Amino acid sequence: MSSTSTYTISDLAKHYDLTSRTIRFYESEGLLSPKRKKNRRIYDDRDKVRLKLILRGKRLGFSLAEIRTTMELYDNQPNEIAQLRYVLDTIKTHRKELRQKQTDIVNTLADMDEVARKLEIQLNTLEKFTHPS
Amino acid sequence: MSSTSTYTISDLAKHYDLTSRTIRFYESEGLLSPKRKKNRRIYDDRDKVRLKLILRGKRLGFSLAEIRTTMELYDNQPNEIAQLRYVLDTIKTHRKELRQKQTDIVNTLADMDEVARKLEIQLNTLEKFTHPS
DNA sequence: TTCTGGATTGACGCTTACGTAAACGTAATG
DNA sequence: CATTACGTTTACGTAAGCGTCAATCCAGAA
Repeated sequence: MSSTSTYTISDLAKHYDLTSRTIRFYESEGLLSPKRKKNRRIYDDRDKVRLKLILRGKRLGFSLAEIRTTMELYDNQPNEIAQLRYVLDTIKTHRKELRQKQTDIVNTLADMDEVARKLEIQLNTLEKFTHPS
Repeated sequence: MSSTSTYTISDLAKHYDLTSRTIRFYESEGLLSPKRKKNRRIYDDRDKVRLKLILRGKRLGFSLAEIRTTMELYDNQPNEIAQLRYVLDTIKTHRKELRQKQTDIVNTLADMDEVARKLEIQLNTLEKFTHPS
């Protein structure tokens, strides 16, 4: 059987280095909906995964609103042809965005390599002057 | 000779699909500093490249403050050993962040592929029912 | 020269993504 | 059982990133 762990809000906050406030805020924005046990939030592994996905989305620069609609879209596997087509089309768009980011990253890394190369040359010459053999 | 074009603010705004307000805001945040010709902003190719870099940074989810300090860092090639080391170390950190984003993207794309695969199967079966041969 | 179209500088407004403090309830621990 | 530690809601505050006037200015076309 799959070990179904549960977590308090501060458990998750520590694990992902967030504040409880942040996690509550994500809930208020409709990104999480943990169970309650007498008014206290109880998170399960599914909630934890969702939180992980939220943070991944944030690292990639997406807004909470975008992340929310995307998760909703992927959650509710629809049963109408039109809806299915729509979701598939949205995925296509998202893929394009991500590929754009990929090339952005590659280009940025290339730029950084160039700068670093120049700096290292400069550093080497300066070190030779400072520590003459 | 390198053809040194100049641009008005609305030229750049159109070219990058921004508003003039946005470009002025970037300047007020210290990200741009175009020449003036009797109070009017005149952008050259170097300004244009900077704007391009700003937008690339934004697409990758960096804040204007981060973008600004990074550009400043890479602009002023320092001449002190300590400064050189510091910049090189900062570049190292940035590289890590970018690599994190790369794996984030790869993982997201993989998740999307999985969802898309399921949706396409569902779509095919539905289409068979709707358009029976 | 008189329009008309941009451009400029404030200045206020708005949304997003939380921080922070108050006021209170509940769980855990010695 | 008292204290402390953690959780809850409510609400106001704040920084970032522009949008949107308003008032003014300046340049080129008619």
